[in-house]
Amino acid sequence: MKSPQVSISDIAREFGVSPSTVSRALKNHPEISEATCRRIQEYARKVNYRPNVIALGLKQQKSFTIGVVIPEIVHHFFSSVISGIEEVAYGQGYRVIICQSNEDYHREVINVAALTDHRVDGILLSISKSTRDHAHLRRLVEQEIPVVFMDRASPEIDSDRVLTNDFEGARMVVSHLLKTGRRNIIHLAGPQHLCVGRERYRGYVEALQEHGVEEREEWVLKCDTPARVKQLGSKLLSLITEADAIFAVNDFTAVAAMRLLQDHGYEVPGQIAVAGFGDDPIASVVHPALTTVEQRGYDIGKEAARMLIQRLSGEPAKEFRTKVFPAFLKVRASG
Amino acid sequence: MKSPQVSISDIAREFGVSPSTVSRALKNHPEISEATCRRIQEYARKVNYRPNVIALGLKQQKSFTIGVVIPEIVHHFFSSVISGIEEVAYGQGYRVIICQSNEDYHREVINVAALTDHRVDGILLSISKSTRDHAHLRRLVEQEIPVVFMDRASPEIDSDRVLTNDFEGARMVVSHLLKTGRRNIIHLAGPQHLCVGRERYRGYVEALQEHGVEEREEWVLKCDTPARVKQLGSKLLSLITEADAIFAVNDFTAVAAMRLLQDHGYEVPGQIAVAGFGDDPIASVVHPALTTVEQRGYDIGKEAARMLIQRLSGEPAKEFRTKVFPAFLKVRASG
DNA sequence: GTTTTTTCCGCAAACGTTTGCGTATAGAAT
DNA sequence: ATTCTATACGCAAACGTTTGCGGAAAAAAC
Repeated sequence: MKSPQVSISDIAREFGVSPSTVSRALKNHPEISEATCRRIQEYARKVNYRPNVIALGLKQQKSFTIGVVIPEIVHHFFSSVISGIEEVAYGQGYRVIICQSNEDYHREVINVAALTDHRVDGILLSISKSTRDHAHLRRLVEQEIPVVFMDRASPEIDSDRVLTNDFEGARMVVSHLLKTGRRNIIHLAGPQHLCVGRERYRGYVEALQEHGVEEREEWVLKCDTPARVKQLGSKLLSLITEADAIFAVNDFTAVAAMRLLQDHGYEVPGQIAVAGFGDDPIASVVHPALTTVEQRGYDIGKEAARMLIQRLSGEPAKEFRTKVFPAFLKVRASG
Repeated sequence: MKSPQVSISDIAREFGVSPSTVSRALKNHPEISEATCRRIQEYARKVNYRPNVIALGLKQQKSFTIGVVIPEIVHHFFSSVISGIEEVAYGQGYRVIICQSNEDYHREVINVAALTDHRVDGILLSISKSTRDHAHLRRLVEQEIPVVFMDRASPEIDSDRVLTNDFEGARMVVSHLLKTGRRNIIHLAGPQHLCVGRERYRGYVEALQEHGVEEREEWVLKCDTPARVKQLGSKLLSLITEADAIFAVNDFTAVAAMRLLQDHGYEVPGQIAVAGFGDDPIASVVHPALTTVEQRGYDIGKEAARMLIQRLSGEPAKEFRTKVFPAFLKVRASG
């Protein structure tokens, strides 16, 4: 009971006509008689004819595929982004193929190459933490493959980008800490070569200035993972004796820091307030619930896919656009 | 400064030879002179020639693509599965294209059709909660497209499958509750038409029997989402007056139930023990940390991809295999 | 009855690649 | 000088589809 995929030629043979006739009949081409159209379409339905997208791609020099490169699928933010991309892409007849860089530069390069090998029509990308050389991205531009950056954009490549207002988000949450009386705020910062890390740091600084609090360099630590929190454990614990709040560049780090403090007898938010960034599901579930900044991955993914597909739709190359989504302060129990 | 993709014919023109010569030269075919091979390969490297995978696919009737259909990417378990799939697939020269059903039957059908339209070589699939008709899967078998089920398998389709030992996991965790003195255990159960839900329920029953505890029908509730917990709120609260433990079919539901109880003054685990299934990141982060069963999505994804690719490698169709991964009890503070 | 128009369809090329087979050139053997 | 044998390469078909152009047959106009 097998029924392999049937091709246009198969149908043509069945009716003793040429493949071109079948091709046209299926599209109700005016030069094909109504009767023929009907007969062929009926038969095509019956045998469940489905056009071969690969052959179509070869012919039209288009794969109807968009490639996605992200650091890690397992992070809620990125899986939301993908979910958003998927939603609009499939709606427009595009499929999406996904690669992870695992925050590894080399992997990212390989992935981009694999995607271009597969002749994707465009690429949606979030650069990895370890990416400093952007030659592979420049190559994309040369090959005229449209790219839309999501969240983590390359500063040196001119392209479309969809971002969160990281600066404002960070400013808001730090401002909130300051308003509730905190003055000595440690910042667990992300890599400063990524706009995300830089912008959040800038927001932190801005909030301090607005409130007339002097920035203390030794209170900004390069620390953006739970593992790094563990590594820096004693340093953090010694710093904390003078501090009354922590603002971490992401929720995982914030939670890890909170755990560390709690394990050492500190009370959150009693003695130390803690805030994160991203509004990961864990934020609302830890104890105390984490004050953080909501970042809508789903919307970012949707918008990025929309921008890319629009550019693929052959409209005369417009200027590159940057869409910035607002960030939302989520005040919870931790600070 | 553009450099569009170069084809074999482009290279052929450059050297005044035929495309066939170039094709062979690139593969070090013995019938091509060494000198020619060298010159052509050198040039190909210089202009960064990359074979057109689409054309290759057309020719070889193979797309080197595997399709994945899962309920929801944003769930940690499924994103881990994808991560595993991705890991082995890319290593073997396959790319993966991902679809979500969002637990919707109709979406699942559409997705499967989209994947076959794109002539994927095989499909990795977890059926959605609302899927009861399996005709779309039967069609895959008819079209001779290999399928490997992951976690949620179709009982009526004979195919490869990669599962977690849900029965044993559930039995272990319920057994653990019983050993710590709980006797009146409510089960928040998943859909019984899915093997996952059924097996976990069976494990629950088995543990009760082993400990000589009688099963009470009214203590098994069809409830597998936080939303459903909220819906059933009052019913649950009335039941709980007689119970001393809850075993939920997944961690989200367990956490939601725990929250509900805590909000109503119950102490976990003092008065009521709570256990979940899956070991989602939130399990270790809630307060008290959730006792649960670890389920290794990453391994499942890797194994499923391996099984599929092996079947695609043209080895004479062996018997279908079912690989069952063990489940691991994670005892934490909640019970 | 001839010419023109219309209707309906087929041929062939193209997309990029692979591959069986045919063949020109050169050198070697006779 | 003729025949043979390698050597090194080209031709063409195929994968499934689309599309410009050409053309046979039928209908319409004269």
